[in-house]
Amino acid sequence: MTASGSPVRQSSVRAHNLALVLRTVANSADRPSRAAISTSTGLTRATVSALVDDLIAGGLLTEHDPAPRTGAGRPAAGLALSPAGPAGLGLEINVDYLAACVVDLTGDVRHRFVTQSDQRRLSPSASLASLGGLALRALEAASADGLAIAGAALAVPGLVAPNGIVRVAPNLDWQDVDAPALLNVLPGLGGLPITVDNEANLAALGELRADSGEQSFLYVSGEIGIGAGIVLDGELYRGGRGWSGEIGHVTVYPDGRPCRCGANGCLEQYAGQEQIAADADLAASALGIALAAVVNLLDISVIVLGGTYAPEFPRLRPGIEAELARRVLTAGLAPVTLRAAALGPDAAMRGAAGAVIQALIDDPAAFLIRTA
Amino acid sequence: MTASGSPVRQSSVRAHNLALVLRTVANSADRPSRAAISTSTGLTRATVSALVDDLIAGGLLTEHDPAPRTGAGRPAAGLALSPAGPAGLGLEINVDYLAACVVDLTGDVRHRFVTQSDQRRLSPSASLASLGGLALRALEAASADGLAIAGAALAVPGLVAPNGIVRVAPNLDWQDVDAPALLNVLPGLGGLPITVDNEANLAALGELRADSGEQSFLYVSGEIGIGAGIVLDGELYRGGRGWSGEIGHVTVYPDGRPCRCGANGCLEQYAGQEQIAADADLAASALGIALAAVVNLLDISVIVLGGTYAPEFPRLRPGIEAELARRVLTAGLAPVTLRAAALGPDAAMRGAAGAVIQALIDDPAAFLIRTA
DNA sequence: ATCGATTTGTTTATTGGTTGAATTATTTGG
DNA sequence: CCAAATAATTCAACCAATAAACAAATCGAT
Repeated sequence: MTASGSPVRQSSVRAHNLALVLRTVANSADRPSRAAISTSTGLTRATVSALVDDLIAGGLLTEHDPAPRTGAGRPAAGLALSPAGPAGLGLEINVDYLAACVVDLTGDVRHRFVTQSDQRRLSPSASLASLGGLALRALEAASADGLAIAGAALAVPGLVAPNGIVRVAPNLDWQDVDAPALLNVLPGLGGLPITVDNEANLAALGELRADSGEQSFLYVSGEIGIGAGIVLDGELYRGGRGWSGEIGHVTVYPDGRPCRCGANGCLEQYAGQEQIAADADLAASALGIALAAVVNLLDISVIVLGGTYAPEFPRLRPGIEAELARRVLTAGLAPVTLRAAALGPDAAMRGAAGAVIQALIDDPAAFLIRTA
Repeated sequence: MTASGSPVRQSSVRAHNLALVLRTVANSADRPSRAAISTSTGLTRATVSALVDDLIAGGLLTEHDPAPRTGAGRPAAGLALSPAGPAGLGLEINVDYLAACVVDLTGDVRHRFVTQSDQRRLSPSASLASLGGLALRALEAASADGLAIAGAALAVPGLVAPNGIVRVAPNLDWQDVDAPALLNVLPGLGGLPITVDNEANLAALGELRADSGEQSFLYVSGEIGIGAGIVLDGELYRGGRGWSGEIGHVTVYPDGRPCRCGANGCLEQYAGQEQIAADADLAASALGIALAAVVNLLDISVIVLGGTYAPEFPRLRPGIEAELARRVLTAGLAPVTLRAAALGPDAAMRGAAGAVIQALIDDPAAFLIRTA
């Protein structure tokens, strides 16, 4: 076994503290001053000033005149993420639609393009070519706004390896598709760094950014299949091979309905899109059983229902909660919160774009060096 | 929402690099030289030398003459964890026994005391008092060896809050027991820092340290109840409130046998100690169904069976593997490894002691400052 | 109006810690 | 016995954060 971890030098210190300052501004409800950042991070005012200078010079932060006049003393200059700073391109490919959007540093959706079209008949390269067209329109719109694009992220309904290759996407009929490579050869997408991730994972990240506060939750996405994104302590848990969250194939009834995966009684056979319509009570109960297992295993206290579950939430809620109350060991000690997703069907696409700018916020030093 | 994270100063750099060097030595099969550490960590030889000096002065490392003569050049001085360095005290309280052990920095069990006695009739303070007696004997034995004790960790079969209070331990009939406080008033245990954790969690940590290589696995402990420790990327996952791993109450048969927790069809009713003896096939199948859910959710590729499952492993294995093959979505893409625990019934106690010295290895700077 | 109090932000000398190059130490091989 | 090779140490330089002094801008009170 080789030693893990990497050495820390002074430049790492600066990188870390740059990220700390930027994150503090990003997570702030108001526009904090340098002094406020100093007290909330524990860094000296002098250090904060120096770091902020770099971030402003790099186009990540902007200085504003502060609206609120409080007491005595020199007025503070409010700092905020720059809407003119680098933006993220979010892409999504799904069974019956393609989508692209541009989200700026502040999290605003600046442009949004969606085309409805069935992808099941198309080859992966054909699907990705149409998506590339959509992406190009988004890039042009961004460029018209003077926005630089820091990178792109693509959401797919399937298992994605860490290197971005889609191992299998059953509902698209994809196998071992090198999506980043196929996208990068398209016009306009040449040098763009592109990452690929599971649709539910990115939707979970979208929820993490959209709704404040919750740092650990399970995002359950009901589409044609059922996937889940697991967020632990503010970070997406991907599993050893990136294949976590396959809640759709958790066994609910061991001798139940046969599933296309070969097993019997998978959740997907009771709480899939069609099954909800047929019998909402059964779907809720099955979901509750599977979710109780997740809570017992991971001690997660918040569950977010997304995708097609979001509009059905009022109808599903009682049945799910009943099973949770009955089957979660610690239900008596602390409740489990159940809520519908805040972002609608755009969650995955916005999560993808958000992932790009989150990467930027988590490591601004990399961006500053790249553009220096 | 307040900003998370803390600032990094130069002293943090040194703390990080001290831990990096120490960890490199700890994870090394042989006795690495300063030069070897330098190349494997990326730190300069000069820096490594300075850090190693501190670690030797603090009693954490020792220098050895190197046995193997390779080629030309000045021979390297081999570095290793010091057996005379600070040791950890591992404690365990369970339904039918108490145990204490002293493990030195190198991981060797230096002393071990176990007494069989039923704890179900005793009050928490009475149980802890007898355990304190055992601990005192262990401390005296360590002191006779000239070993300093850096801290203690206690394994209990129950839910433990982050502050060390045992919220509930059903089989001991404990509720809201402040174990660290009760132990600290006992003779000889005065100033000792004591942490408390779930038995399965600590056993999982024991396995992590004992068996090399696997960084993500599920440790399933079959005792009177069934618990699990989840190790992700080399770290124990405790969940939001520290109550993760309650696999014993994952639903296997939704309308099955009633459980003492109030639900129906919990795993514990099919794969508990008595049930294995009664019907090993049923136990294996139920375990397989629950474990398949874990693998689908967390993409874990290694499962370790401990506690009473370890001796039964050959009998359980085929039944579990059959269910895993059938119910794990990615079973065709990559296999799930199943194995028996390497440490026997001592896993939790040794894991507890190991947790103490692991904390030391993860942050030697804290220890060096304390003893400077 | 003016001065002191107050808070923000910048400047400057100092300190801690890593780096890189030169130096010393210790062995093998010709 | 000397050259080559490898290990470890010494020392000046550099980078980044800190602490303290200083400059800027406002409020409040006389």
